[in-house]
Amino acid sequence: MSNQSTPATNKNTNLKPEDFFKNVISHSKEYGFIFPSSEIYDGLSAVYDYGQLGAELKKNIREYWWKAMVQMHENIVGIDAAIFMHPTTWKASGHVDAFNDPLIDNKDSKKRYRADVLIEEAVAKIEDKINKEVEKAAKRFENFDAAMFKSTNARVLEYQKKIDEVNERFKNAMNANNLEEVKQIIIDLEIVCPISGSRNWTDVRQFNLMFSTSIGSVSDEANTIYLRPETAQGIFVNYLNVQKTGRMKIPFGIAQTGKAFRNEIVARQFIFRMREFEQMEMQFFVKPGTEMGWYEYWKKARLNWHLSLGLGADKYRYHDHIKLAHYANAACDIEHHFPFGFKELEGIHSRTDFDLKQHQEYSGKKLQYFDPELNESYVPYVVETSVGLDRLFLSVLSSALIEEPLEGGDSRTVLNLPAALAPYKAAIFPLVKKDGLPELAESIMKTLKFDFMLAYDEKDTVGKRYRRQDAIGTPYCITIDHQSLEDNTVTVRDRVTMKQERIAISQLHQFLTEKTTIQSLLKGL
RNA sequence: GCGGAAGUAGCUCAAUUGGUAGAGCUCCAGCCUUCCAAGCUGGAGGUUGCGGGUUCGAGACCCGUCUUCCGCUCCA
Repeated sequence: MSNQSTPATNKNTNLKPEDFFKNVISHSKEYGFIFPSSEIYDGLSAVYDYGQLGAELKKNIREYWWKAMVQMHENIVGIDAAIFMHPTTWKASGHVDAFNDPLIDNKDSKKRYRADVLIEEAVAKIEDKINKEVEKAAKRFENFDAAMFKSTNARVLEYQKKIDEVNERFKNAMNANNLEEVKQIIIDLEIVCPISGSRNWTDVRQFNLMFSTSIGSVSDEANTIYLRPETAQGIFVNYLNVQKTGRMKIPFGIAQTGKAFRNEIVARQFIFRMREFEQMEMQFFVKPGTEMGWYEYWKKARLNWHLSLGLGADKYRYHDHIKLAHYANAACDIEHHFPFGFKELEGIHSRTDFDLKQHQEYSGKKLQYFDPELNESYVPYVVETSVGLDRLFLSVLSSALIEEPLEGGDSRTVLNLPAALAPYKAAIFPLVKKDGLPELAESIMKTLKFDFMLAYDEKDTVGKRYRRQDAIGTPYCITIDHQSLEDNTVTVRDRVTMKQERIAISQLHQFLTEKTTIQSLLKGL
């Protein structure tokens, strides 16, 4: 791939990371990749809009992912589920519980804790006391009966009573959504901050990570609906529809791209963590027991996909999860070296049959697959690949942005995007704005525009025009000069090498097809 | 949510102790035209994030608020 052929030295690497990151952000805005949302009203925290070039780049990334997943795999199909889903979906998935955390801050140490965790820890300490009593007693008596001791010893009973009381109070408080009571429990238990040692607490606040709204036509008690916090559930609830109507046989996958919404407490770092974001994920349904093999397969396949972009192998690494979520039996992230360090880009999770089993239970519908080879039915296991499109966008943009020193002490700003992802595939320049050159340039554009996004520029010197295209990542600049009028050739200037070659006008279409289409990337996989 | 820093033209930044908001680049129109940003002429674009206050007078000082970056925190 031509965009990896020249290891351009990069002045940006000498910058402090946060300064380079600021360059990325201002470059994004200056050239129309990303704007703060509703900027004329001072913006909206952690919400961004994609501008005219950003929309193209994002669309190209999505298309490359979609083709690599769906078009290149006969056993993977794509769907597009709605953002709104039945409220029970989120009870089954666990999001209603898991995304509702009561939080409390210690005013002295400035540390934030989950109130429920603080209380659980306090309860655990009381349980420790019981255990110590039991140990002490066990040493004193022969033929010691622990159960008997626990049910009779006055001190133990008192501890146990306190535990039960606290648990009961906490349960009632949470069910009643009574956050003042939760705080009171923390005060009554005399819980101190492990850092500051103080009991100077703020009020308990509830952070619900799901956005909610209401819908009119369902029953009264269930009229709150959520904006989906992940896209995966749309696949799980549809998996049998797809399997049956598409006559899919295990193993098979369902892919989807779409918006998801999370009301993050702190959403920051530009488009890395937004409240509204786009996921691209594929759920792969497999026979139970074969999931680890597929997990390894997709781990490799997905890293390979990232590497095919040619942004640098050293910018990616795996991060295996030690602590697994309750639904997973294996999980890892593919991390990317962002300007602010290695951060998660994509997750590959072996989700077992947790989700489908949950939906079976909550819906009362069987979600089993009949395996004709085994002649039996089972709930498939699921291996998930899930990548954040906005993060991918940021990884591509920040890796591609280079300040390249040139001979003579000059430098140029160049966006070394993979050609297949670049907003414009080529720019067409008449060398001068007369002598019939603009007319020829326009006729060339008319033949190429059906298949390629093209830019046209006749303003300023051609060198200046090259630099403008460098800054937005256009891989090729096609210049029409006086010789073109005589022999129907043009010069094609390469963004990376800055070298020119003469090409017949009739060859341009084939040249751009080979160099700039998604196909050129897919062939490298 | 806490702490720190910042917010002036599309971008990067000026503006002396409080005294008429400027420059470079960009952009637009035109001239010139020579294949790597550098020539000439003209032009557009700002209630100094927003709202109050102090003052004869605020970009600057005070209060509030919004947004952004950094560090905590959080992160299926």
